[in-house]
Amino acid sequence: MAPPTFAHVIILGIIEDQAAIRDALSEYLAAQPEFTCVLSTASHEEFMERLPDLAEPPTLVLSDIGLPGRSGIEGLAILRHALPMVEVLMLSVYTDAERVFEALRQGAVGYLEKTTPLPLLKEHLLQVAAGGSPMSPSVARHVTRYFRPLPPTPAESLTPREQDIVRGIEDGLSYKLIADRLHVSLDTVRSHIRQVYRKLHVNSKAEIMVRRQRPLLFW
Amino acid sequence: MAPPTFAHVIILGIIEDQAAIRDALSEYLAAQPEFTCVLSTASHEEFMERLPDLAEPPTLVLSDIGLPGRSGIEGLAILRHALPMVEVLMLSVYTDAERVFEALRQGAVGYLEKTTPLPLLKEHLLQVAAGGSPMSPSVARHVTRYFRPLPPTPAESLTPREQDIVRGIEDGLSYKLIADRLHVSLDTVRSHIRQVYRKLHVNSKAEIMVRRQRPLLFW
DNA sequence: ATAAAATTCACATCTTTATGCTATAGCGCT
DNA sequence: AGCGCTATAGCATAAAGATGTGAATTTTAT
Repeated sequence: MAPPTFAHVIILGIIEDQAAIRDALSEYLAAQPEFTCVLSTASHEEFMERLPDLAEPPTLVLSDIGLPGRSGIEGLAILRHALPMVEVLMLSVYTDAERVFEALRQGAVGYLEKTTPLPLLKEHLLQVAAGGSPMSPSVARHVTRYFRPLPPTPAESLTPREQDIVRGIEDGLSYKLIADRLHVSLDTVRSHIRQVYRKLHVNSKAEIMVRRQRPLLFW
Repeated sequence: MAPPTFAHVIILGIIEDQAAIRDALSEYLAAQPEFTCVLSTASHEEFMERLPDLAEPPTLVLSDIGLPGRSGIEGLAILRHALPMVEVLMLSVYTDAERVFEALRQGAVGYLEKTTPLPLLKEHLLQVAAGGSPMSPSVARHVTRYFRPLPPTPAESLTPREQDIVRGIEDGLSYKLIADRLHVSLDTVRSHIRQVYRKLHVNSKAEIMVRRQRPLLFW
């Protein structure tokens, strides 16, 4: 009996400057029945140039980050603009927070270390096609750290009513709208806000709002 | 020769209500030389009760989410309060965005599907000990979606200078400080902000700031 | 090259915020 | 009963923000 056929063969693109790695990737993956590799280049520029020549554009691109010329992250935005449906899996020796978040914010679907062995890489590519987002554990650690609870509040804790007020500010409401929402007078809102400012050592709504932003660790 | 010894044996705790799964986990893992399992309970309440009796507290807890009584996520905050250094790896049949983000925000170090085979689970636990954050691809997908670029701007796109202004607002700066940062006059900042407000259909700094919040998808 | 857009700045006006001071009513605690 | 804290509210003032109009200069695109 013939090997199982796949309703959707994954059409691969590869961007990787080191020829040895690039060839190893494309040869190994192209040999798998689940994949076709339609474009494999050493630079992002070349990839984008040759893209229009293809009969079928890739559905999944495996991209290095440390590329000569345009980096994989800069290229990511361009590539996703040209092919909005494409999924891009980053492959990099670098797993620092800055690059990881930049890649994710540009829409990378996953982020793997370059040391990932080929058979595992194949598994990960299949997982992408199945709606997953493979991430090396060291990469994912940046992400979990990002979501980790912020230290409660360095200042004295706020009373329930003061927290209502802060919520209003964080929702971008004016004093007037906060007053309406809480069914109190404008001056009462002023009173509470004054108290909140004292406790949190701030002196503008803007500072309240930035205060709750999750820091991107490398900033 | 004796099998390799481990400078740091990982001291495990397990919280899982289904006895069959709990036993399979603790038996399999306790049989590995890298692990010691010091506490294995069917509920979070029981886990916290028995915690003080231990000679050595766990350094890594494997916790189910769908527990009777206190859920794994509610318990996560309590557990991390009692043992601030502990790392908690969630194990759940549920991989919906709500639970994933809630767990991460409570400080979970990773999040795996319950279907993870035991040998792979062991690998993931070792990766946690090595500073990694294992996440099942379907879990990580929520995360990548969270970081994915927001649809550029439903309004007309902003000029570079206008983007500088918006960045200033998002950083919580006053008009004066934005002017200083960009080395322009206060009135110039006013001009740009007026223009930005027109383009984005807002009319306060606060609306600019809420605008950039990344939605948690399930809200 | 010429029009359109972007960047800069000024002056005016009105609204919203920030901040100080004061005060009353209700609650829980000693 | 008295103390401290919370929640409410008012009045006043100065600073910051929002908004209109106008205009000169530079950059970008047709």
